[in-house]
Amino acid sequence: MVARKQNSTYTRNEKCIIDCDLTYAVYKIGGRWKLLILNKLESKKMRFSDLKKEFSYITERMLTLQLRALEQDGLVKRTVYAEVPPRVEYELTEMALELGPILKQLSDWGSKQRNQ
Amino acid sequence: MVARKQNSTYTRNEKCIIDCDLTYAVYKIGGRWKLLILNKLESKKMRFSDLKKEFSYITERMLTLQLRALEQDGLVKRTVYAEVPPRVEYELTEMALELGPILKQLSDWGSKQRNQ
DNA sequence: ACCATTACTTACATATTTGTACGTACCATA
DNA sequence: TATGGTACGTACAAATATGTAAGTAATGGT
Repeated sequence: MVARKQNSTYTRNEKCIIDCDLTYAVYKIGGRWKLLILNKLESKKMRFSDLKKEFSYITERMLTLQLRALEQDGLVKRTVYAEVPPRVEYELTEMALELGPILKQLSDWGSKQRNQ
Repeated sequence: MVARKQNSTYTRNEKCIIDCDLTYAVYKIGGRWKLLILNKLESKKMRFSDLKKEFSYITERMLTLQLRALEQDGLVKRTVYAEVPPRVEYELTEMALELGPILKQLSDWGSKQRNQ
């Protein structure tokens, strides 16, 4: 979310992660708030302010950063309306929608794991 | 992996994440090397030194930390043999095995996403 | 007595992520 | 002229995650 040190071991190791389809996938949804956002957007498109209200504990900055990252990764589509005050809508892309059923299974697994 | 500050916003926000079954699940597999380790252990149980050889870019410390976390979360079973030099074997638990098919789908999704 | 092996541990340094506080542009309305 | 709403941006601080380097215990073999 901020400039990366191109030559740290940390960053170089990232390449090992991006190499594998699985870790690549999880990497894309790995931000702290991304899954909650994706989940929420699954049922309907929402404005920035709607998301802000929904997730009162997420700061505006973080919301912006996570949405930007999701947009970059092609999981969220951002539409700006040239109005004042501004209106910006976020919705899932096809790719993100395909993720839905998988996440549902993960969620079920989580629920099951929790009750042990 | 190290002592947490119980009252940071960061730690308090974690509770919001653990509340949701989905984010809870992803949280369990969210360490940097966990998925690679789980993936590898799916086919066979392995010794610490085997894993070390397999993932030469993961430091011993990180390997230990990730394995410990996986063990804590009931995804990996650790067996110590009272020998010298020591022998320790790691294998997946039932719970982790159930995760396998889901991860396979995630991996496929990742592969598809990558080729866009 | 010395060295090698295995599976760690510990102290410390660095990198990255997340959070805090504040500022901005736009225009409509009071 | 002042204020309000929306969707950000920016500088900075704090917290956490990861990486580096070195050390440990036990014992068998030389």
